[in-house]
Amino acid sequence: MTYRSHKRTVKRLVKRVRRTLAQEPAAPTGAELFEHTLVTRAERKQRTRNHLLESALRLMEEGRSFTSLGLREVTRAAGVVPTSFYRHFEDMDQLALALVEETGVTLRRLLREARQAGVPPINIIRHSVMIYKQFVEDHRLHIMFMAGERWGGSPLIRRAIRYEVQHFATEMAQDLRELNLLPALSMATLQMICGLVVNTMLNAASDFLDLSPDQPRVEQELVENFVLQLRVIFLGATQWKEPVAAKP
Amino acid sequence: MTYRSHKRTVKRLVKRVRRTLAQEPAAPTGAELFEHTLVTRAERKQRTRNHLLESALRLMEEGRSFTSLGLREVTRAAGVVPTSFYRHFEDMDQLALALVEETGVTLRRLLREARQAGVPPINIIRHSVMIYKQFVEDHRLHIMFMAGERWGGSPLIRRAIRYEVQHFATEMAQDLRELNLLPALSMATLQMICGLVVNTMLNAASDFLDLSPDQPRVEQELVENFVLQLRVIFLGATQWKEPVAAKP
DNA sequence: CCTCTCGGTGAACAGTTGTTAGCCGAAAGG
DNA sequence: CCTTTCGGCTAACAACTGTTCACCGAGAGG
Repeated sequence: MTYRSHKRTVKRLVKRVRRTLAQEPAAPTGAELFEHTLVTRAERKQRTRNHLLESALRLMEEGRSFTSLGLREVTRAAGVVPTSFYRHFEDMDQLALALVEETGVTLRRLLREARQAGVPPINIIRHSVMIYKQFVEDHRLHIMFMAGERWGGSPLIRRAIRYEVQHFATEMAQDLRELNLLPALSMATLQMICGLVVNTMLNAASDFLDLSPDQPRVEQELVENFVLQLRVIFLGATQWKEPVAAKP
Repeated sequence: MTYRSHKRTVKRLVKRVRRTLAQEPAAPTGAELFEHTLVTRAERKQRTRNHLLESALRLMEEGRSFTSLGLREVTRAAGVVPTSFYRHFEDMDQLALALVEETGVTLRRLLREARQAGVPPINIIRHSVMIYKQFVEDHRLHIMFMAGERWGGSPLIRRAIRYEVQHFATEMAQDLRELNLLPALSMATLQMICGLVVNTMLNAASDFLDLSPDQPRVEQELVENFVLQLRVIFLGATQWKEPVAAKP
């Protein structure tokens, strides 16, 4: 509308004149401090969106749960005004869903890398555990979020996480099938076993992450325990006999 | 002090007179509605303390996490004024600790009952699973709290829960030892395996409790999966060979 | 019987929360 | 060049939070 446009232009000019007269150099607001390098609008938007996600994760670093975070708290940590939040997410739940998806991508990457590396020559389980441990440490915030909200968050978040975890287990089962380890097992059984393995992995991850940052003694014990548990599971798996179907 | 006493007595009388004149029968306040039967002060105190604990649990019933509960919210649900909270707990964290302990007692009861019942004649695992499932349903609020705050709550709460869970696993290991199932295994190995079993139990419990209240199909699948997973673990356990010590 | 104890209460506090409505100005685009 | 878009902003809102202080009155206890 021409009227509104006119009005706005006028107001704008008024403000500019005021500033010029008063010599204020238009104090920089939060977001302007970063992002001098980025130019296109889309890039900037993506940037602050990431800031929000990242800030939420970082706030959980000291052992707080996502559910206990407030919208304002997150925007504050992201260096953005509360109302800007709504430009990116409808809700804190929606932000959580975005985080779940990010984590899902991360998890898939773990599997993909494992696939490419192939079966390690000796001591498969211990080797895998070390890789996994490294992975958990590299993505501690995401894993922490996943493990923490798995049973804690809102039903919506729980559902999303459950889906992601199941997906992960399925993919793992397929890998095992293709690598032809455990050839005697049906796909359903593989799936069941991978579910068990994934749960054990997540529990171990939570244990790792709860550790105070340098306690190599306890850490060593946790790793050892984790290795042994996986050994028990896979030992059981190799000995497994598929039950015969009741009737044709 | 005589002075204060006097002052208070006067005020009290004033109020009583006012009430009498105005014919108000001193509207009953929250707590008075129950507890007509209890007499001693200690009993009443214990009673509202329980109300607080119970209310906290009940608020979590619809999938909310304990961490997201407010002090006022709990007192409101308990039919008590917010300030009364401090007569019983210093903190929401302290209330949580009380809940953890309650749950611990409950868990120990589960083991004790299992012990008294002895080893079921046939199909040990499936039998135990059914008992466990019943138990989880009977104490769903406590179990929900435990499983939910296990990784979600404040560090303090997490610690307490971890301790309780470990204790449970240890006791379970001792039972297995005494029943002389798995006689080939060392105590340390038994402990490790029980840790795995307990984790699996808690995961299964969370799955049960997340189920919408009547979905017998999925529920059946969950139970089946749970049974199979335990079978894998115990199959692995029976086949386990203790590693020979490196050096004397 | 009088006094003290103590679990309950009401009123008030400063602070924080999620959300709305509207303004601003650089980038996008004709 | 002028207009539109839109991601940031300010200001304000009612609602709610945890915590304090003093008060009350039934029960405990001499």
